[in-house]
Amino acid sequence: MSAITIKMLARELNLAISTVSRALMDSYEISAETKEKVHALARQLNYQPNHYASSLRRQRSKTIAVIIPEISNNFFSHVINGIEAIAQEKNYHVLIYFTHENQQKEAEVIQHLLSGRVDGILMSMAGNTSNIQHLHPIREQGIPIVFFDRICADLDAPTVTTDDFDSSLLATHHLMEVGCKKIAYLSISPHLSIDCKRMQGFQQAIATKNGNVASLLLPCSTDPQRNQELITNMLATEKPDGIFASVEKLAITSYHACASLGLAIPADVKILSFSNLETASLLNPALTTIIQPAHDMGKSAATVLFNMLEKRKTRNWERNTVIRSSMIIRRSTQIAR
Amino acid sequence: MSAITIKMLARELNLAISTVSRALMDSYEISAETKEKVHALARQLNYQPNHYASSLRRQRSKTIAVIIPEISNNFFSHVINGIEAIAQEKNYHVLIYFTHENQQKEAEVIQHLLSGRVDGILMSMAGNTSNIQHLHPIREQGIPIVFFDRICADLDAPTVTTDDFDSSLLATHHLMEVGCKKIAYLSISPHLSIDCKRMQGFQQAIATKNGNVASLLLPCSTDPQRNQELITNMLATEKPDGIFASVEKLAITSYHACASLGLAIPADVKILSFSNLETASLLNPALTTIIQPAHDMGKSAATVLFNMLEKRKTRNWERNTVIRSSMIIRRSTQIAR
DNA sequence: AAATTCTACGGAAACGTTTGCATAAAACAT
DNA sequence: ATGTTTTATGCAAACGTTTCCGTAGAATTT
Repeated sequence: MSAITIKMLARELNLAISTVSRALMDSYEISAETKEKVHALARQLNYQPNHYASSLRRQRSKTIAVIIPEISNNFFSHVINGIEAIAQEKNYHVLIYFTHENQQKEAEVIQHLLSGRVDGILMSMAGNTSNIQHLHPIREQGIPIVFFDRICADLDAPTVTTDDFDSSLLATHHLMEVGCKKIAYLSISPHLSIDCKRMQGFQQAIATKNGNVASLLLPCSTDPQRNQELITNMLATEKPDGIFASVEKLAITSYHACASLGLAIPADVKILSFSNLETASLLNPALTTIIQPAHDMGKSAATVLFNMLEKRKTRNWERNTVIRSSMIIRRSTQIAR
Repeated sequence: MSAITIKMLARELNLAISTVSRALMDSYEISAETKEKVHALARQLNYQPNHYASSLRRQRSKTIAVIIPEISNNFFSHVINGIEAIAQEKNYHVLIYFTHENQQKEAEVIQHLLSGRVDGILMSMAGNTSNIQHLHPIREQGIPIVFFDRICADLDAPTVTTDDFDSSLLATHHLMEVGCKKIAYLSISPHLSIDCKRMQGFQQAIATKNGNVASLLLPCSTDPQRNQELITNMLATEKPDGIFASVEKLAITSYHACASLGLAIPADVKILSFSNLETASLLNPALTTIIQPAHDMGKSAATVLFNMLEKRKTRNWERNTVIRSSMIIRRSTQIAR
């Protein structure tokens, strides 16, 4: 029936509540035989400590929050997996919140977490978050927070990212090597750290060809429908011969756009993308991808957070962790024969 | 700084704690002007109620748990999305747990949740869960639970599923219509409700051809590496001309296996699968899929749970909700010309 | 033998809420 | 003027833990 408590164990065993509590947490001041009796009864009655009482008393909850834009995104689901692996190991629990790329929602979630609900926060910023007023209370209350992937540069907090700039540089060079003369960069949101870094890498690569390779910048939205129109239109009017998709879903939309226009990949347009698609190699044509170490980023971010929680001074290498992505070249950027 | 409490508000305003508490929850017995003063100060100091104290006092936490096998699976990430949509609406919080298809882990999670940590549970069973001893305490303690997709038939609880049997029947008939004479069913786990239902639909369809169509049953594992070997071997020795993959990842593995053997899809082998892959239509060849209404299943399961929490008697139609899947025929099951 | 230290336990306060009950002051009825 | 209801507030107990402090009795030291 109703859950059983320490008080009930105490009454049953003719012991004080405090004694039972201490026995359960294996305190040194309780005799071996008392401990044994308490544990035996606890097991028998299937006693489970009340997490809320416990969290209230000690001022920590053994719970962390993960705040992400969305989950229907391979990158984030792999990150969560990594986070959960570490959390499980540490016996922590994970509350999950989606902002749906919405600053308002992001602010609400954070507002709620200010109450001491969680011991720490792992976060990746929403796409349309343009100012960070809502983040300041976090630092004021001293709640440990680690940003991953979409970081907040203006807030002093540890970050875990991938080498967006270098990977983009490399990828853009690759596009140029296979003959692209006019490359479009599909941007997801100018407010996002990752988008900026990737675009910078892209532009720097373009710049090395001083004028011999043209570049194009297409700002996309969060609405797939609208993106499809934007990309189709861009392909039809500007006729780029290369597309650099900053995120996975823009690559997919580009594939659809090409199909609708009858453009052949890679003959007419070459495409590559940051992506964690498991089916990249099975696409028609197989998609050249920059694979982010999503799982490792999750594990790493969680590890940094737990170090903060355990008050180990964050070592320098933990302030800004960078884990490298790797590019896998496939048919979507092959030189057409 | 440290979080601010009702007690501090009370002292500041020279009111009793109880008055402040009641003012904050808009109790009718507090005068309008007092309420106004309290709210003003609360806003000014950015007061956030302590969730743990509140949960301890009233005996509910406004939190639900979602227990799923894994997240790197399109189906489950869409379900989570649906669940979160409803939870957000109801101002509930979501704790997420992964069992990694492991009964042991599943038992541990449930064991912990018995403490009143959550008001309700949404669950999809782990692949290797063969007995359900660990589920009984849930019912004994009367914690509301709703199963979705991978249900537990032996436990009296509401379920939300898709029409696995009918969809499989339909899909298998489709395979036979396009000329398959020897069809392999790739099973993920015989302990799983969905696998059983799907296999039954498959077998029933085969049976209608009394002997004219051969069937094959390949039990797969949770290890992709091993599955690749199993499927490759099966393709090489048994030479089926059709594959019915019970879950998405087995279809992907089948594609790889065909590639490694140089088998053409759909000319040599036709393939279809239950799947929520967004890239199904972009695969080479495009994959015929039975698309589960994942998002709706999540929303529906959450809705049923909240109805239970709000003590509305579960109406009959809510005991076992079935939401239909839809098959989309693509090139992987086309008649080869 | 007296004084001190250990050992093992009990009592009670605290964590921050919510809520049943009590009660002054005000309003109304007799 | 006295009695009754209403209104707005305060007091204190609870929720189930953890932990500070106190203390019998046993063990040890002086």
